[in-house]
Formats: sequence, structure tokens, C-alpha cells
Amino acid sequence: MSSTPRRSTIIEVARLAGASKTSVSRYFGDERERLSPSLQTRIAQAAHTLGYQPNQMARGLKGGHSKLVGMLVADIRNPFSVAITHGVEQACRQYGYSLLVGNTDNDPEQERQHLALLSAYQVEGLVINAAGSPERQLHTVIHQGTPVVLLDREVNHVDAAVVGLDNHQAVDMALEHLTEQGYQAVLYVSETPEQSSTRQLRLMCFNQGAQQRALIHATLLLTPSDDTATLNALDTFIADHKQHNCAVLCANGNATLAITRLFQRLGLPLGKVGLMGIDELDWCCLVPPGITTLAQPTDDIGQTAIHCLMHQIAPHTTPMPTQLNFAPTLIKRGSTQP
Amino acid sequence: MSSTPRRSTIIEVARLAGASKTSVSRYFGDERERLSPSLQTRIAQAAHTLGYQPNQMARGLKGGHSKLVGMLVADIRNPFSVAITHGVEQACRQYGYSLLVGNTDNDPEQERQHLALLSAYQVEGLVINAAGSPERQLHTVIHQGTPVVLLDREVNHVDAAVVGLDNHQAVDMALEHLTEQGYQAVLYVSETPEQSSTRQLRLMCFNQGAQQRALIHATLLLTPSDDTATLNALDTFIADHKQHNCAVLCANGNATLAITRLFQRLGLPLGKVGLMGIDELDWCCLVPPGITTLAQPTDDIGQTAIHCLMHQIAPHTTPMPTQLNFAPTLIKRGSTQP
DNA sequence: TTACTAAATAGGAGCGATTCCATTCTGATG
DNA sequence: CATCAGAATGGAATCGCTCCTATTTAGTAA
Repeated sequence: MSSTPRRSTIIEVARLAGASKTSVSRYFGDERERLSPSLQTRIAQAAHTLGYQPNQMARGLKGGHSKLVGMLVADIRNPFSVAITHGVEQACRQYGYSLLVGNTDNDPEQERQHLALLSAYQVEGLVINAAGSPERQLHTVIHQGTPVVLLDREVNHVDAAVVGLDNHQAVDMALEHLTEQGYQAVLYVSETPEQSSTRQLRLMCFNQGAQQRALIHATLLLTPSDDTATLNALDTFIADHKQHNCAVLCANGNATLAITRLFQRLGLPLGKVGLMGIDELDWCCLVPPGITTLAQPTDDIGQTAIHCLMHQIAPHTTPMPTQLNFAPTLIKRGSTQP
Repeated sequence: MSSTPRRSTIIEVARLAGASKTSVSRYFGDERERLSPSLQTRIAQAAHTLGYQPNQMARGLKGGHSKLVGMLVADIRNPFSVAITHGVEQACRQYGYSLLVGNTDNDPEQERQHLALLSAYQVEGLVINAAGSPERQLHTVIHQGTPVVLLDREVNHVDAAVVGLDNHQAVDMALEHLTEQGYQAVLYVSETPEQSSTRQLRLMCFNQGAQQRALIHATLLLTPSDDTATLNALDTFIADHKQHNCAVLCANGNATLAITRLFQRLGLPLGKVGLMGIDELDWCCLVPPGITTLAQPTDDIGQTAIHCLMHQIAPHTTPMPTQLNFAPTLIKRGSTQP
């Protein structure tokens, strides 16, 4: 059995460097400048030979600075969420924070548990892409002084910054593009909007915008379990409007994926029947003749969320981002050329 | 200003319940049964009214049980990594652990930093999808007694369980399928194998297997920055073997994506020129006539990694998984029907 | 030189839990 | 009734660090 050398502590470093705990602590905290150059080198050397690294648990305990940010993601397998997580993680590192991620799989119960857990780890801030409506818990957490930023979706009655897409503008751009391309009847496809304020908002904007433009329009909610229902609804919509140019607008990446599959099963000609989606995906350029999308600036969104959070954690050192709602980018492809 | 109620501590609960810290600690630890029923209810009640939750930082400090598992991912935007992360997270929760994820973006330097950070948080175990070769650090960490499990890729000279695909079998299945379908010349496309033992292994298996089957074969390494080089190489290979049925085998999802794009740019007829990839992706069924893939059991892989880890953390309560190399599933589609 | 100020360093009390060890409380046994 | 094992509970040290409060040192002006 090889002996298991306990990792060395601040005291051992102090002893070896001939200094006090305090000085070593200062060295590894952010008061290094207060130490004389000679002491700095002695400590650096001692720490290096011992392979010392401060125990974050102990730090977090005493100072309350866990240097941890918690993130809750509704569906980690959604490429959009992943892209945002990437931005969040990047920004965290930039500020010297680590990220504790919880995936809730769109389950409010898991969300509850994860939220409790994260706060038990004394996270200094929380970035939340809500699955349910964890109002109560968020209130508690916020009341305890933990800054919270919401990602993409807002939560009823919770007064926290929301970073995400400018949904109004997005839907508007989509409708504008579709009308420009000569489509006259548009079917809007979304997952059930109960869970998500964003879905609700986009849906509302769609109805409103389509009406303003005097478009023939209808909406279709995806039923996860029952493909054929959706298939029929789609089929019917197209059939009912044979005399018009029809298009389908998908509310997010999942919808785009589902609908593209159905287009193929129905043998619908992409372009002739328009197809457009919010969220850019790897493969949208691969399905001939390419699927038109509105790309979200995911990295920006993720990073902004963290900037926002850091502003709340350390108001004086970090500026508050001015923009929280980002404009999408229209990527035109063949699927919207009749 | 609303006052900020510090979260309540074990002492307050103890006081309110008329018990000692020790008892409360026992209640929230795993010695609840040792307490008399009456005490249990008193503590439960007190904890509930105070909204008490043990401070994980403090727990981690004293007992060394941070209940944290660290995970390092080479590229979090790779759908394969995401799928595995999902499995890992699920299994962690099952064991009552939380997951601290670090994304290294395939950068050895970031890998180093993240590794240091994770160990600073006293993670009880580490799941690593290596980007570079952090041998030294892993040795240190392992020597300190932290169990390590490697995901998908092994690291030189590091003696830890590796959970992943049975690469030999995978490449074999691919070649078998391609030959069955009548392809005679196969081009193997991979990202540069230096970083990844898996890429090396697959490449080797390919050369070996192709030779055994007396296939005409060649390999092509993707150069991230230079598309046209790859384009030309692909084009040349096809041209050079006009008289044979050609196919391309992609080493992973990224390769499949890149090559599919090139097929379109070159106007290559999918199927006539075969295309097959390791890793199943959302869109493989969407690009007509569908791309044949070998799907990895990602959830299994992720979960097994954690089972493996837990076995090392608590050898007596958890069995060691017997299988660490998983067989892929062949998903036949039109891209391999000449 | 002396007095005084500011900079540099040290000492020690906790942070909130766990855990060893001691104590009290049962009830069964002789 | 005395004794004692074992269960139930409590006390206090401790984990590694931060930060408040000394104390020492150096630097400057009178």
C-alpha cells in the first residue's frame, strides 16, 4: 500500500516559509501586494515544494466565498442549452469562478432538489434556465442574498434579470422574411408553452404579428408522445391551404427537428412549402436545400448572464451589462424560397 | 433594504429542537436510525420551521465528504460529450452526489487549471475525458487518494479504468457492413489522433481491418482550419477509384459533419458513394437518404463511469461494473446502399 | 535622538459541520 | 436491589481557512 499523503495545509506552508498563516492566506487571496517581495518569494517557494493548493471548502466556509456559481439547465441535451452553458462556463472562468451545473430534464421536482443542493454548496450566484416555476425557492434564495439571473425564461413574480433573445424582434423578423418570400399561410409549431415564458411570448408575438400582416395562420403544439397527431395536423394545414403558399415556423430547435422529420415523411417539398426555425443547428445547412433559421448569439447570452451576476456579486468592480435581450441573426437558406 | 437572514445553522436547529448539535448532525447524516423517534420528529420539525439545510462546505471540510464529483470534458459542444455528461449527471444524483463540470475546449492548459481547481474543491472522485495528457497531475491526484475514471480516452501511464466504446468491435462492424454492401475502396476520415487514444486506436483498427479484408483504403486527417485541403483529398480519392465502389468512414460525429458538408459541396451522390460514421446524431436520418451510423450507448457509458467511481469511493456498498467497453449499434440508412 | 505614522507581519477567534469520547438513561439479569 | 450492557444523547476538539485585532518594523519629521 502506498501511503496516502494528505494534501498539505496552509500551516505547513507557513512553517516552511517561516511566515504566519495570515501571510500565506494573503498571498493566495487577493492581497498579495501587501506582502514584501522577499516574503512573497519565500511563500511561493514553500508552496511550490509542498504542492500546496488552498482548500476551497475551507475558504468557502470561513469567508463565505465559495467561488462557485450554480447553473440550472432545463434540458442539457438541447444544443441551444449547451451553447449557452459554454458561454456561461467561459465567463465564469474569466472571473475565477467554477460552475456547478444541474440538469433538471424539465422536471420541476428535480429542479427543486437541485436548487436546494446548489444553495447548500453556498454558491455565490445562480443562473437559472427554469423548467417549472420554482418561485418559492427562488424567493428564499434571493432573500438570503444570493444573486439570481434567469436565462431565456422568466419566472413569475421573481424579480431578477432575464437574459435571452429578443423574442418580439425574432418572431417579427421571421414573419417579415416569410412574407417577403411570398408565403401567405403560416403554421406556427411550438412545444407546449406552459413550462416556458419564452414559448408563451413567442406564440403571442406570432399570433399578433401574423394578424397584423393579414397572414392566414394557425398554431400547432407538439405532443411529445404522439407523432401522428402532429403529422396529421401538419398535413391538414397544407391541404387546407393548397391554393396559397404555405410555410411552417418552428419555435425552437426541437420543433425544427420534429417538423423536418415530418416534412420528409410527408414528402413535402422544402421551399415550395416553406420551413423556418428559431435556433440555428449544425445540420440546418445539410438538409437540402438548407433550412432557414434565426440564430441566437448563444455565447453572448451565456456570458452576459454571468456579467450580470458578477455585477450583483461585486457591484463596484463590474459594470452591469446594458443589453439583456439579444437580436437574432437571419440565416437565409433554400427552405424559404418557394 | 430587506434584512438578509443568514441561513440557519445546525446550532439553531439544535436549540430549537432542544437537542445537541451531535444529534442534529446524526439526523442529517446517515445515522438517523440511532435517534429515538421522538427526537427525530423534534429535529425534523425544528429543521423545517427554520428551513435548515446542512452547509455542504462545512461538511466537506470536516469529514472530507464533499459529495462532489468532478468531471472534465474535452469538448462540451460535442453532442457525444453532452450525451455522456447526461448519463454521468443522472448517475451522480442517484448516488447523492453533485457534479462539478469543467470544459477544457481541448486545451491542455485549461485542462491543467481545471484539474487543479477540481481537486481544490475536494471532489471525491474524478471523471475525465482527457484533452491532453495530464499524466503528472493525475498521478498526484490519484496518489492523494482520489479515485479517477477515464471516459472514452485513456491517458498514458495512468492506471485507471477506462469506460467507453469497444473501438475494435466498432471499426470491425463498420468495415463488415461496408464490405457487405459492396464497397471496395474506403477512405477513413478522422480528426488528428495525437490528442486522443481513441482516435489512434480506431485508426489502427481501420488500417488493420481494411487490410485483412483486402479493401483498397486510405486515411485522411481533418485540418480544422483548411477545408479545401480536405475537399481536394476527398475529391482525389473518389476520382482515383472511379472504377470501384467508394465509401467514406468517419471516425466520429465531427468528422461526419464535416464530410457531409463536403459531399454536398462536391455534389457526391450519397449511397453511390458510401458514407458512414461512428456516433449517431440527430440529423443523420434527415439528410436524404439518411446516413448510416454506429450509435454509442452514451447513457450507459456515462452511468457506468460513475458506478465505477462509486465502487472505488465505497468499495463495499457498490459493485464494480463488469463491462467497461460497450458495443455500438449499427443503424443502417441509405448512405451505404450503392 | 525621540515621537509618531504607516506598512508589514503575526496571533487567534471563529465559520458550520463531523466525530471521538464521555455521560445518561433504559431495562434485563442475578 | 444492585449491577451492567447497550442504546441514546451530549460535549468539545477539530477540519483549513479568513479576517479582525494586535504587534513589530521601517520611515519620516521635529
